[in-house]
Amino acid sequence: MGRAPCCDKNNVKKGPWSPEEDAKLKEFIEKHGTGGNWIALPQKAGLRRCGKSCRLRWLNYLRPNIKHGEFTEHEDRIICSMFASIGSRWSIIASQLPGRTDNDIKNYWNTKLKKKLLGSSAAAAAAPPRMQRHQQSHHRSSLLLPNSPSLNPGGGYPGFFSGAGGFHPQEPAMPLTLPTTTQEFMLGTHSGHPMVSASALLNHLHGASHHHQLLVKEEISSNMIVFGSDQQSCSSSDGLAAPHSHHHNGNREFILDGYSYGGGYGNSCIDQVDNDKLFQHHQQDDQAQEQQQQLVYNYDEIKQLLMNTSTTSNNINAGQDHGGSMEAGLIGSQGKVTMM
DNA sequence: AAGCCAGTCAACCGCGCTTTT
DNA sequence: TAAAAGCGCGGTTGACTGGCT
Repeated sequence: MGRAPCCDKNNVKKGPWSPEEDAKLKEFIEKHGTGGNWIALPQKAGLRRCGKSCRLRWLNYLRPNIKHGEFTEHEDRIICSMFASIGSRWSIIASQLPGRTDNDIKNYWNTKLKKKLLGSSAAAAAAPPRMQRHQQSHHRSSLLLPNSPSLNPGGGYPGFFSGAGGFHPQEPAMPLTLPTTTQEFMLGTHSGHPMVSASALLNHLHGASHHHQLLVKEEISSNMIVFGSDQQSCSSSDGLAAPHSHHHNGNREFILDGYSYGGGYGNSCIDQVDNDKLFQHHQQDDQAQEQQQQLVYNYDEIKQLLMNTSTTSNNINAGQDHGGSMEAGLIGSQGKVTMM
């Protein structure tokens, strides 16, 4: 079945935004909000623009607290390590970089960071793991497990996911059901399975709600980046959530290269109730928390990943078809996971 | 000065998912 | 329950810019 266009293509302006249009949009949203309806917004605001275009302009450029300009070294590292963990899930990555948008990060990665990592000579050969459209649907809704053949096809990313935990490659592919609570999921207390991994958690949280950002606890020693799970905040991709969020986020621990990412960021936008619940859960189960599996990423190995990517992207696709794949798919948002 | 080229980034497109009717 | 509407995402495109010849 075809899909109706979101707006009358003939009656909307395309291309770069003028300062006047920016001002109109900004003023309207600051006065009235989006009204929960981007499609109707341009008409109300007196703009001859597609609703999607307005949304994008607001999220990527006009909304408060947007950070433009150079990425810092530790932002680089966050991007790299998360890319290694979850691939090109830019919105999730953006959620860890306050003030940065997914579009920004995507552009930065494609134009600079990739080359920075690889060196100009190797850059041309490098490409992030990519899938064709029909495969993306699997990718997006999947729990990409660190030791999954999908990410490590035939040892394609050797030693990359060298965490002590996560799914063990030898484990048989089997259906598993997500625990009913995030806590159970995080702590791996459900069904006796090991902690599903940071990337799985990312998928779970992101899939469950865009307002529930991944929980990240990082411990850094030299170049090692450790993803665990601890905390939650909100996606910076959510243009409306960020400016209005001032919740205390003291539970957050996010340390990278000596920089501590505490509750200082203004866009931590966890619902306070959820946050309290979460904190309570942590208190209740410190012991289980200690058992959290962690993934260890070697920064240098990210380069290796990129070097291998161009030769493994085909294998990534192929790997999904193999029996025994450790890739788990998150089915809808019902919390049920089956191994694909 | 003019043309070419590569890099950058804002914006568009189309798809899947979720929500509403 | 199905269809429609809307949202959000990642991939891609194209305009712009600066450097080089």
